[in-house]
Amino acid sequence: MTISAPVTRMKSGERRELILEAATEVFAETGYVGTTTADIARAAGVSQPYVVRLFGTKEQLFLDVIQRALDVLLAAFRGALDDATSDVPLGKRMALAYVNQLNQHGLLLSLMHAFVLGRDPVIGAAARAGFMKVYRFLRDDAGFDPLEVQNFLASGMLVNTMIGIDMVEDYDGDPDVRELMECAFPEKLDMVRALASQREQEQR
Amino acid sequence: MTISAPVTRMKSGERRELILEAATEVFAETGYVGTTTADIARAAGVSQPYVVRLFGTKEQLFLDVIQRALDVLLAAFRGALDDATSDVPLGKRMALAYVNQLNQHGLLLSLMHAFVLGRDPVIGAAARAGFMKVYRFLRDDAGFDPLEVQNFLASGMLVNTMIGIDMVEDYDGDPDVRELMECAFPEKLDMVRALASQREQEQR
DNA sequence: GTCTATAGGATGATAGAC
DNA sequence: GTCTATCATCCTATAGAC
Repeated sequence: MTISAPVTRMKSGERRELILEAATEVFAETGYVGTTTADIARAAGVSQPYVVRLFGTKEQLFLDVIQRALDVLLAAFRGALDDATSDVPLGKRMALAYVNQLNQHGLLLSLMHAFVLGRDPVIGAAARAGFMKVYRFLRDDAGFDPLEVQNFLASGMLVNTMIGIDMVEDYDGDPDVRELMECAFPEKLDMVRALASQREQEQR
Repeated sequence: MTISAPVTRMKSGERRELILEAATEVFAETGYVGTTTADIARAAGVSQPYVVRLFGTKEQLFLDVIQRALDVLLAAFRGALDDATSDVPLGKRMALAYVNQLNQHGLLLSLMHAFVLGRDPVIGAAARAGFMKVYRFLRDDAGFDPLEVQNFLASGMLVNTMIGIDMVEDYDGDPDVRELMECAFPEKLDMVRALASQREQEQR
């Protein structure tokens, strides 16, 4: 999925962000190890060595992708938290903020790919730190009690898994799949569907 | 983690099972792409080409590992279901059956590694089919209602994630980590801890 | 049933030009 | 800021012996 042509020069910061977005997508699709720097370069419309040049190593690039994903997610949570004008209860606002991230392509899924690599010394440490950051936010800033935090995280991980498993379409028109989707994604199913069809378009 | 020396000849079936167990462990640790057939061969105490010879391809070996993990898991669920003598309510028996799988090393984590590769045409299809098999079991055989199924699966995915993230020890003695663990794993924390220390021993 | 040797194909990273 | 060329490594799978 090419995001831009290389052609022109760009400020380093802009190009970085562009590559980070492309990398988020590709890492989400094929995982940390399964993604090559060449895949990312192609998606970003730059040369492979330039990707390495900008981020030092593939590992560092992945760490940057994860860090960015966490920043985006926590910013969304903060937004939901501060939106006190709404008459929607806090728990639902937060849940919606989470599912809204599905708009941003591989954001949650790239995190999931980090969460499954806990035994990697570097990535594992970053994954734990990131997960705990979310936990503390829910507990301290959002003021969730322990059970609320647990339920919130559990629902989130189920969403992540169903995204990871790519169960966003009615595979083979299976009614069981549809039932599970509708049960797991109450009002948010439309959003997931929109994402899926959007992805199909992008693949031409 | 060497499970056995190669040395002697063995019936093909035994050696297969031995390698499947070793592969479950190694795939859980480093994921599908991140695991080499040589890693598995070393863990099983056989030569790398022999692993390929027995299973055809690395992909097929992973599929077999996933299939075996699902069989074991569903058998455990069936056991909990049939254990009607117990005065423990069904939901709790099933939950315990799930967490008990943590004894068996990488069983749940290897599944998680499949669940994150939904975009892979072959592995993704197997992962979806496996997930749906569990879903149908909970709904049809265990008789869970939709909300129960959802909660059960969500809790399971949270457990999987915390295992994936390797948050089984008090990293840096962080009290928040301990709190999260105790909140997420009510009575089962001891089991997780036992697993962790067992792994440490195995790593010498 | 199991091994050694090795071919064939990536892939991450570096060097250096523009 | 960005590219082309290229090296060194690693990895799956095959061939073929014991």
